[in-house]
Amino acid sequence: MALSLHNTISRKVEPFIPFDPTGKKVGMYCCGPTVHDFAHIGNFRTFVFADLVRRYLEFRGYQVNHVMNITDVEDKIIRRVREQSTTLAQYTTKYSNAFFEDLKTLNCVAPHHIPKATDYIPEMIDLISRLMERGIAYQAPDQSIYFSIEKYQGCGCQYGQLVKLDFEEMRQGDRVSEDEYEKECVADFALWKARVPDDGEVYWPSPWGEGRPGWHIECSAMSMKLLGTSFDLHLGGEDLAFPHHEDEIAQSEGANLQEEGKPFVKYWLHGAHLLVEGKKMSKSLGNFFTLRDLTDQDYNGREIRQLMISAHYRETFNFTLDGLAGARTALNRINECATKLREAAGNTQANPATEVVEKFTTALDDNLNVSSAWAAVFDWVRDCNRKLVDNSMDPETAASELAAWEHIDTVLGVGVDQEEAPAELIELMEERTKARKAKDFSRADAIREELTSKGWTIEDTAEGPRLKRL
RNA sequence: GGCGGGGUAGCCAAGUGGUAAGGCAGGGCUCUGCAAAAGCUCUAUCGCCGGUUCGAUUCCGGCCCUCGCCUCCA
Repeated sequence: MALSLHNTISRKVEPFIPFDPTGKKVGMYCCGPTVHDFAHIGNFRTFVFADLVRRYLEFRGYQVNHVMNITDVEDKIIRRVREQSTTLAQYTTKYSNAFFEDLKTLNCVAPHHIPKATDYIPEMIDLISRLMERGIAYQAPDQSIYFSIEKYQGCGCQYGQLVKLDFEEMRQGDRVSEDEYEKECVADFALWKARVPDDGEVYWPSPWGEGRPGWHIECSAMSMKLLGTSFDLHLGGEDLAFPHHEDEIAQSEGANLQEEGKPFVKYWLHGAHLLVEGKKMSKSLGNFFTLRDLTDQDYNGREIRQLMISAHYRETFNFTLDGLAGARTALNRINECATKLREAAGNTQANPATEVVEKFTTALDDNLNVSSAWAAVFDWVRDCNRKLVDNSMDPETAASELAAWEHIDTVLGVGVDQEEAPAELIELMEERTKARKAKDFSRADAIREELTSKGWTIEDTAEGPRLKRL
C-alpha cells in the first residue's frame, strides 16, 4: 500500500509519486492567509488540513519542504491602512502575529518557510518581465499589466485545467473592480496594478511604473523561488481553485521555466469549506467565529483541531458547538486510555504496536480517510481498555501500545501531556484517603468539593486515587 | 444556466454487490461509600422512483433536496 491523493487536475485519486527521483523529498505549498483581519475557523480548516497533510507525509517518511505564504498586500488591507492612518507593515504585522499564535493554538507544525508577499516584489517583477518578454502579458492604457489568456493559449498552453469553465459565456460582471476595465479580455487578470491615489504609500517601483502586485503573482513567484519551478503539492481552499490557482498555473507555466514535460505543480489538493451550525458563516447569522471567539468560550485548540480533522477534507463539514463538546469527550477518552497505559507501562520501553498503526496508515493512505483512521484509533482504545480491565495488560504491551499512540499522534496532533497536580493538592488528596479509611465520608466529600473548586477531580482507581484536571 | 461536492441512526460521519465502521448524545446493566473512569448492552431496511442482478445502501437511468465555485472569499 502507498499513499494516494485526489488531484484536482485529474479529478481522480492518484498514487502519490513525488518528482524527486529518490522518492523522498516533497515540496508542498499551501496558500496562506490574507492578513486583513483575524482569521476565522473556516480559514483554519484549510490550514489544519494542510498541517495534516504535512504531518502525514512526514509520518510516511517523506522529507517535506512546507511553504505557506502570508499575503500582506491586497485591496482590503490597503483600504484599512488608509482608514486607520497606519502603515502597511504595522497593520499586517498585527494580524500575521495573531495568525501564528492561532496556528500554535491548533497545534499546527510551523511551515519551513513563511514568505511574505512584500518581501518578494523583485521576484514578482522578474516573473512579470518574463511574461512581458514572451508576449503573454501586456500593459493596458491604465498602465497596469495584465495576463493575456488568449496569448497564453496561443503558446499551446491550456487555461482551465482545474475548473471547467466556459470562457465564451463569461461576461464582465459587477464583481470586476473598476480598475480592471481596461483589460483586453474579461478573463485576463492583473499581474501588476498601477498606483492609484487611494493606495497611499503602498506602492513599489517597477519597469512599468509605480504600483503593486496583482493577487495571483505572489504565489507563483514565491513558490517557484522556494520550491523550484516544478513542485509536488499545492493546497488551498476549494474556492481558490478558480481563479487563483488557475491563474497561478497560467503565470508559472506561461513563463515557461519548467523542464520539458514537467508541470508547475503535480498534485493540487483542495479542502472543502466549513458550515457553522449548518449554515454558511456570516456575521449577520451570528455563526461567524474566529479562533479566538471559540477559545474565549473555553474550547481549546486541540478540541477544535480534532473536530476539524474528524471528517474528510474534501467534504463540506458542518462545524457545531455540539460537535466541539463531542470532540472534548472523545479526546478525554483517548487521554484517559493513554494515561492508564502510561501507568501500566511504568519505565518499560517498547517498540510501537503494529496493528493499530497499520490500520491507521491504511486509512490515511486512501486519500486521507481520516474518519476511518479515527475509527482505528477508537477501536484500539476499546481493546486497550478491555485489557486494562481484565488485567491482561502487561508492562511491555502497555509500553508498546502507548508508543503506537504516540506515533499516531505525530499525525493527529491532539494528545495532551498529563498536567502534574501541585503539591498542596496532592496533600489534600492524601488527607481525603485517610478520611475515607476512617469512614469520615463527609470530610472526604468536602475535600472533593474543594478540589473541584480548584479545577481538579479525584478518581478512585484500583491503583489508588488519582488527580485529574477538570 | 454551466461545473463540482453531498443526501447513511437524535447529531457528526466511514464503508461495501450479499442485509451497515467509529465518535457524540440517550436507555439498561456491571463496578462504586460518593463520584468518575471503564466494560457489557440497546437504538438505521443507507433521499425518492424505476432498471440490471439470485441479491443493491453500494452499479445504471430519472427525479427531488442541499451546498460550493463561475474573476481577488480558505
